[in-house]
Amino acid sequence: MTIQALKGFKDILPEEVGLWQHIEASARDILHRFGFAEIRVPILEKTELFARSIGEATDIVEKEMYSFADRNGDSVTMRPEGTASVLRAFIEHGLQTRLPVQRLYTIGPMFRHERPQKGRLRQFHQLSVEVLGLDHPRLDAELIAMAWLILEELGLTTSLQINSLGCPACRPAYKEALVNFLAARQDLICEDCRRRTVSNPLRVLDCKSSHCQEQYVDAPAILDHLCLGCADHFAQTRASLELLAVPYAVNPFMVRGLDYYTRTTFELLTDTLGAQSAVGAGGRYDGLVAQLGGAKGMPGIGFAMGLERLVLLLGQQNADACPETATDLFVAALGEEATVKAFPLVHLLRRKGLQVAMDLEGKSLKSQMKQADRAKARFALILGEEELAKGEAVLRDMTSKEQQALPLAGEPEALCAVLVTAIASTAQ
RNA sequence: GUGAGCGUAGCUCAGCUGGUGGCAGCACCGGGUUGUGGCCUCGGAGGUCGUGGGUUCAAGUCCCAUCGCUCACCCCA
Repeated sequence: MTIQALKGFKDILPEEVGLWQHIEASARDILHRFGFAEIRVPILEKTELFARSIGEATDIVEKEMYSFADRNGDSVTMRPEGTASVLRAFIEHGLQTRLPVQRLYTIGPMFRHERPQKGRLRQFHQLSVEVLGLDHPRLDAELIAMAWLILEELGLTTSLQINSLGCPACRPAYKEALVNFLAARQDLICEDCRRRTVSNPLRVLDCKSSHCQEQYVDAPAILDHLCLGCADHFAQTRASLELLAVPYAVNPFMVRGLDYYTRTTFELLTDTLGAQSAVGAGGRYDGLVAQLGGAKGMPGIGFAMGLERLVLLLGQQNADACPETATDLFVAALGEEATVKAFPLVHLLRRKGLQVAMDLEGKSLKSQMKQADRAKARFALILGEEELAKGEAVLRDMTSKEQQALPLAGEPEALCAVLVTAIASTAQ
């Protein structure tokens, strides 16, 4: 049996890479418009970093991390998400001393040991965006609007849901009210929900069972239990979103899988990716920097987008988003003498900035023209024995099929200049 | 971790109640044009039918196991 990639690990083949680059370039462009700077952080971190940030009791930390002992015996982990690493770097390098508000993003692979399915891999890629040092609700709206714009400029249609999860001042009281509500209905709800009543009560409201959902219609909602500060923050976030004309729906039952979220949370959803509905999600995490040993009271907010899911969506919704690459010129040489002449000429043309291809092994003209066609060459330069004898080369326009003879005599620089001009003049 | 479906060429797939794996389509290579691509035409190359057992005179086909893939649950981007 030949060796295959690991389960849940995928090769991104050359024909798909264009789509990836298109998505990344489009997102980067928008991020820069909004003042974000890229940061590149390691893929491997101390296990403790994720345990402390994501939460010991989450599924990610409990059973999905690629953790192992390195050669010194320290427990290290392939990052399951980006925020923890970026915050670690932010704290380690004291970035808050350079700018009071840091706007950072990173793009790269993440690792979670889950069963793969549509839109879910063990190595997957995220765009991870963070803003540190500001808790103004206008920022929440700006960030959500930017996430929306990234999808919009890719030509993708999704829906936006927002919620507030409160803060350490108001969430515990809500949690208690919810647990009391659930405790009174244990015999009416499913086994999973009974289990989650203890382990993660907020998640119960997310249950897919319609029977359970019937029970929860009058469950206490977090939005009715927010403290004054959180309620005001949420109201201002909503008002700011409306100023930016971003269409949203409030989902009071929306829960996030990571423990660190406070106040604003949001999800960008689609219904065309099978069971995987979220293409992007995030929220505020005002206590996280302090929790990781950074400045007390340093607020933060961020989101992540799943690149595989964007690629899938773009393939469905906007298949021809990405322009095909073309070759400027294919040089077809016939015979050893012509090939020896063409070889350095091709190199020269490439040094001049043209995208040039040639066949290195002296195949038939028919075969070389076929290669030129397949490379989507705009021009072919035919250099054969007849041409050599006359001191010429034939330049063929592959679209119009018009051919003209170009003099070969003199410095190759001269021919090169002629070709560059001819090609530039027809560049579309 | 749980459940279901599926494994035949690089890809998409035929292959009936067991009876010699398909001039199959796409892609690839070459010829038809002693030097001109796309279309056409002819030819070529490409396979341990996922793997290992079992039943049978005979297994791609039936049975068991195993590995892999996919989708779903869970969870998440």
